[in-house]
Amino acid sequence: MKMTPEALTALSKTPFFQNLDIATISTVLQGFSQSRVSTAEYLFYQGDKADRLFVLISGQIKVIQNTADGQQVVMRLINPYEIFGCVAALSQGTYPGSAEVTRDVEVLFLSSHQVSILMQTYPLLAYNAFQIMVERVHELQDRYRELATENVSHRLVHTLLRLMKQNGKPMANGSILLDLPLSRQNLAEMTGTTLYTVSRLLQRWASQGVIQTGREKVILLKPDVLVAEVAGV
Amino acid sequence: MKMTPEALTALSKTPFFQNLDIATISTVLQGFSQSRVSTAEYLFYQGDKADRLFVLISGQIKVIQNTADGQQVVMRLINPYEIFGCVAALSQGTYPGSAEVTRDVEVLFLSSHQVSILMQTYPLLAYNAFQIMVERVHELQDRYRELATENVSHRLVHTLLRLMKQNGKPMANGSILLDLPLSRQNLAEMTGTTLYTVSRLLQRWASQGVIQTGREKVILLKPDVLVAEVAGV
DNA sequence: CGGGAGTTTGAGCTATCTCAACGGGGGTGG
DNA sequence: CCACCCCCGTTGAGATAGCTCAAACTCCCG
Repeated sequence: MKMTPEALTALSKTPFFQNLDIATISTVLQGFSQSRVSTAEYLFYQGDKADRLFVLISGQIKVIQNTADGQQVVMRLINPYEIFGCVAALSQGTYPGSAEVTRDVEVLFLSSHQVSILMQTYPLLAYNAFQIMVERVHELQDRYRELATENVSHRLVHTLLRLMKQNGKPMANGSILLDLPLSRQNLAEMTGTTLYTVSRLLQRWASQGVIQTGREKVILLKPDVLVAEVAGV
Repeated sequence: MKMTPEALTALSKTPFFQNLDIATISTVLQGFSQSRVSTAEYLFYQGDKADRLFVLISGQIKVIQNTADGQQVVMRLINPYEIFGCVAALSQGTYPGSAEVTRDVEVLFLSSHQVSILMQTYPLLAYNAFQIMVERVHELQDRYRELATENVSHRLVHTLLRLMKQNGKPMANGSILLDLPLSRQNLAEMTGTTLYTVSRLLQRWASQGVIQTGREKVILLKPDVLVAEVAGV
């Protein structure tokens, strides 16, 4: 896999490759293969044998889990330069979720066997991977605590704020566009509620001028009002 | 820190030290300090500056998170030979939860700075830590999905089954004792419900002869009935 | 200019929480 | 050793947040 110098520089700033020098990254990347996948396709399905670790170069991916009875939960959204597939790839089982492409994607990937070899050759890589997982645990614990103790409107606020941090795109007038195709259904799956309740809550905030909604679109006009809402009364 | 040969052998089989040879483990452990803490005390509190990684040698620990409004969530129970404190220790922040000793404890600990050095000296250590965190992410995702999609009774079953796997003690007559001091309140915090609902559910199963309850005690008489209950109808 | 996917809104329902009161067992201090 | 007290558990009754189902509405796209 040949990368442009710009891409290498970008990668060297990502959590997975941080503190490695460009030459090493370049060497490491030799083993990777590249692939392009279009919107609405899947990179892998829940239950597939997990034998690859991916690095997203461009585009956007949504990882969802299906329950036995057909419900869905959105586990995470993946932005460029994040690694994914590692949870499964290293536990040598199957992917715990499906990876749906929500925006045309370029990915690099490597067999999990190669990954394990790489990590033992370049300790920093293993250390970085460890830290990435620590971060994930942190975030999951937060989401878990929210789900266990907070009501729906608070949880929805947290979901919106998290999306703002990860995918927020500031606009001219100071408001923030959540830059991804987000249906009410998706928000419901990320918050642990139903699309109806999401719709009602968004509608309420919209009528208060706190947000602006549209088809698969949310714009935060006054994020601070939302923050205040969850930060006690 | 000097360890007995038996303890070393035991440690060499734990996820954190696996595939390291005894001599290396012994060297690694030189840097650790040891400490004993009694039941009902705390090893650290939520919000403390997180600067240590711990290895539990004996006893039992419960990690809880307090929410802003005083509610509690039980994040995990720690059994001998598990490592903990790593989520915080590596993100150089504060502990995200408090560690309550539920049974007299012996622990080893090391400053997070030392940990980071060790991991870069012994790549396997970083790799093992990575895998441990992968496991944790896996478990948290499961718990998260449960909380988001399942009703209370299903969730309580899952909690009980998880406890069975982690702390189950088979008894003479084939039933399984959950070997830890577990109040209804604790179970509620682990399941995301209230102690009243837990009590009612346990009572129902007890009257059906599926379990046997007592003060801070649960014995699973017919675990398979519980399994069947959640595995669709 | 359909058609379908996404959204809104209403009305009724129910699983679960809340609050309150009582019961029991075991550990502790006298 | 005994009694008391406190913590844990049980149970009932009422309240409610949020779910379910149904129906209409609105874009966007081909």
